[in-house]
Amino acid sequence: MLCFTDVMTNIPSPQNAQVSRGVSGAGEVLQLFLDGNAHSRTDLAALTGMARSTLQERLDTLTQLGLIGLVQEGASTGGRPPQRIALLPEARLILAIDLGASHLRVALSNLASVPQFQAQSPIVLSDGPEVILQAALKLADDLLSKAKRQRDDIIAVGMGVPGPVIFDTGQPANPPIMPGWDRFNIPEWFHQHLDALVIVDNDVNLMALGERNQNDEDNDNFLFVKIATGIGSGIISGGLLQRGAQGTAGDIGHVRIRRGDGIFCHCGNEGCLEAVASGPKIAQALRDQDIEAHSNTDVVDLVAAGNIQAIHAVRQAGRDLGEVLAASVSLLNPSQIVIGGRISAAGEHLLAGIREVVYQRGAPLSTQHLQIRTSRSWEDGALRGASMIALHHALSPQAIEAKATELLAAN
Amino acid sequence: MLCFTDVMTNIPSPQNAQVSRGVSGAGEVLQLFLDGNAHSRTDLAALTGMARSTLQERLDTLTQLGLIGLVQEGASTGGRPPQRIALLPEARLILAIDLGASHLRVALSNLASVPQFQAQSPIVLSDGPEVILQAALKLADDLLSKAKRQRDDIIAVGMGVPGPVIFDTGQPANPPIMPGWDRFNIPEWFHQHLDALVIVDNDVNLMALGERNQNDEDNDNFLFVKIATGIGSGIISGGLLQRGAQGTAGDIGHVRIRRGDGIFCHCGNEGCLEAVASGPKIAQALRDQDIEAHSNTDVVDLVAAGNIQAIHAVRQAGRDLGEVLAASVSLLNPSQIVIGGRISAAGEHLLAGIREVVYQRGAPLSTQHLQIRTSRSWEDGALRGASMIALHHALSPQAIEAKATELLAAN
DNA sequence: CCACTTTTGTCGAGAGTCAATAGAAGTATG
DNA sequence: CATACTTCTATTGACTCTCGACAAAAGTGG
Repeated sequence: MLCFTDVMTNIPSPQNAQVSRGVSGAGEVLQLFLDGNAHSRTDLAALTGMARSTLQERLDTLTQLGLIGLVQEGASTGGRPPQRIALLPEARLILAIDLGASHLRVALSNLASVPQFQAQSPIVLSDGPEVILQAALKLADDLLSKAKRQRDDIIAVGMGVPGPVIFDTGQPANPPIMPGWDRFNIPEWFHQHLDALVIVDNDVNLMALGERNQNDEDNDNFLFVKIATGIGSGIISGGLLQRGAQGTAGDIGHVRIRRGDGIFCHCGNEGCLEAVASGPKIAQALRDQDIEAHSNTDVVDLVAAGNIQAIHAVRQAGRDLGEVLAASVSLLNPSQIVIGGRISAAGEHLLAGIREVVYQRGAPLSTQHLQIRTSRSWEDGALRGASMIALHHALSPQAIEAKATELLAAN
Repeated sequence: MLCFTDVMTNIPSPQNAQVSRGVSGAGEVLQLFLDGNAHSRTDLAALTGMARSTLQERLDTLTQLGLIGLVQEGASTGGRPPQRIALLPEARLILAIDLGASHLRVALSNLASVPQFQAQSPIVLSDGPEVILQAALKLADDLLSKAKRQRDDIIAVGMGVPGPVIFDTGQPANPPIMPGWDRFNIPEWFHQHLDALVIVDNDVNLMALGERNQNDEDNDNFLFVKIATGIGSGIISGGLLQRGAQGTAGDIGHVRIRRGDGIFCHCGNEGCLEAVASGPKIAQALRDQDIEAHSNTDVVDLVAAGNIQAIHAVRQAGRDLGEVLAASVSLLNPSQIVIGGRISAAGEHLLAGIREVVYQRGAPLSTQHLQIRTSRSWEDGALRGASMIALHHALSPQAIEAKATELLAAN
């Protein structure tokens, strides 16, 4: 029933991580450990349906790869206590990179997708890929020496960029705000310096993936919205991240809204959501009322300070966003909408505006179980997502199977 | 969950054959025949990467199940001529049912998903499931005797209903226009009369699936829109039909549009697309101009006759629809939008209105390769889709594997 | 009619998996 | 503290499945 190939390009939610009974290699056994839990061999045999002897074969392979190992013994349940086996989270590293309009964030994550070491630096996107990727690699090297690890320990690289990406090749596709990056082959560049799998995706998509796996609820259908300097969204539908035909799915910033009549957007169209409700536009609206607000942070601070006009403006932005989200709910019928990005720090006021419109416009069927909330991860959302997707690909059954074959050939 | 193409690519190619260690059973071999083409054994061995002897084992199983057989011998290419093996399209039957607001259509399809015998009758939906399903079964029996086949020949039932469905269980979920059908277990009902797999889905979803497989172009991301008495859509994204959390995805009829201000919809909200651009509303708009138009057919006929006001009204409906579709394009980035339903017979005029708005509002990236066209299948679209989805499930690797095991147990 | 090509049927070797059995390491009990 | 019992781990031979080789069959072309 599930499309196996699609699992490649997405991170399944924990409850979907099942092993197909009967035929399963070392790669599929590994999947059982990805939740971070330790298991006894008997446990695993029951889970996979394999004979313990067969299972042992797989475990040997994974142990030789250094990915799993014994952890503390479990408590006896009346007989010999089980040896507990688990993923060794520090066995390898994931290099996560979040490229923003004006910043570069780099992190080293362990195999639990938790960023362990983190660094960032301001950049100028138009310096082009060569300069910026070099800077990213430099930061990575710094982190590596801080972590006392080496480049060889990096098993995969996950990178988020602020624009559409051809996911299969890892090339940015006509990114509006990334001059010089169009079709630049990012994975190829990394392969010259690292022997690792490289995954590139749109940053909002990565934030969506990162957010998704943070809660255990039904998250096969949800929408992540980033509201900051721009407005974008990542769509997870049917359990899979949706990228669309050209990788531009989720581009809600340029949907027309009612309050946008007569307001022109930098994209050349009239009445775009982004031309009305983005962080800079909220700030501008406040300046028009002689309130000092120049950045997204200013807006958030004003709201936090209880400034009435700022609260009003944010709530109105919420309504505007809600207009688009109401349509999205009709179209996609998600079970959750999560709001992230700098402006989402304005929390309840933004949500109030969104909810006001979405619950008014939405069909009862679609909205009765709909949750709308703010994101649980902040700046590091994209980094977490990047770690997760890179990890997922690097530890996919196919990838592990390939490594196992390699190992076998070497012996 | 449906993925015709992905199932195909799931057959290990020669170079992957070593990695996936021959886990392909009879079920996966069958998938190679679903395109309707005949293959020689050597062909198949090359395609699957299996040894011919192994392949033969699988073919024996499928032959015993009666699903495949020898067809005419192929031409010699310099040596012994190959025996060509193909799916036997008449081996089993698919029962396809399309339940509409006021009609019931039933068809018997062969394994190529082509409806062979077809019948229909008017119904009253509110008579409830028992009466109507009985009527459907009666029609099916009539067709069976006409086809000189029996109930046992039916391998699967595919049924489309005009409302949301919990796909996994086949139960309608709070369908607005189907009183008495809520949570009725349709598959269970059929199981009392037929030993067949039963698949139930929303009718527009089925039309989308039916349309999808009619053209060979990239159709992993496309949107099917039905415009008739109501307006709805079926979403195929990432190669899969999207149903959403409650099965109500694609419900574009109740998205608010600009021209809808002050117009109230039967759903209780203001300004819904359906309250402005549906068939009955177009007819009403024409009547307001003292033009005799009472049905969808009247509207289509007037347009065909070149009536200026009707053309204008249809084009305007296209613009209204385009407004919603422009947002959908931003959100989903499809490569195709297909318009079906009764009103789509008004063809180019409707399309012109849609294109006008979509291409104006859409981002260049998303619209440069976007095709917008009318459907190629008409009344039988849902029947074709129902056949296809039922067939796909009935002949899925898993289902075939199960049947093969059964067969083995019997021997 | 014979050499050559291509496809089809058969069978033993080898790889991989399983279930059984023996052994190890604990707990409960008198 | 010895014994019975429980639970987990290690090993091994039997069994199943798949592969590749080989031989036969059924054509073509000179």
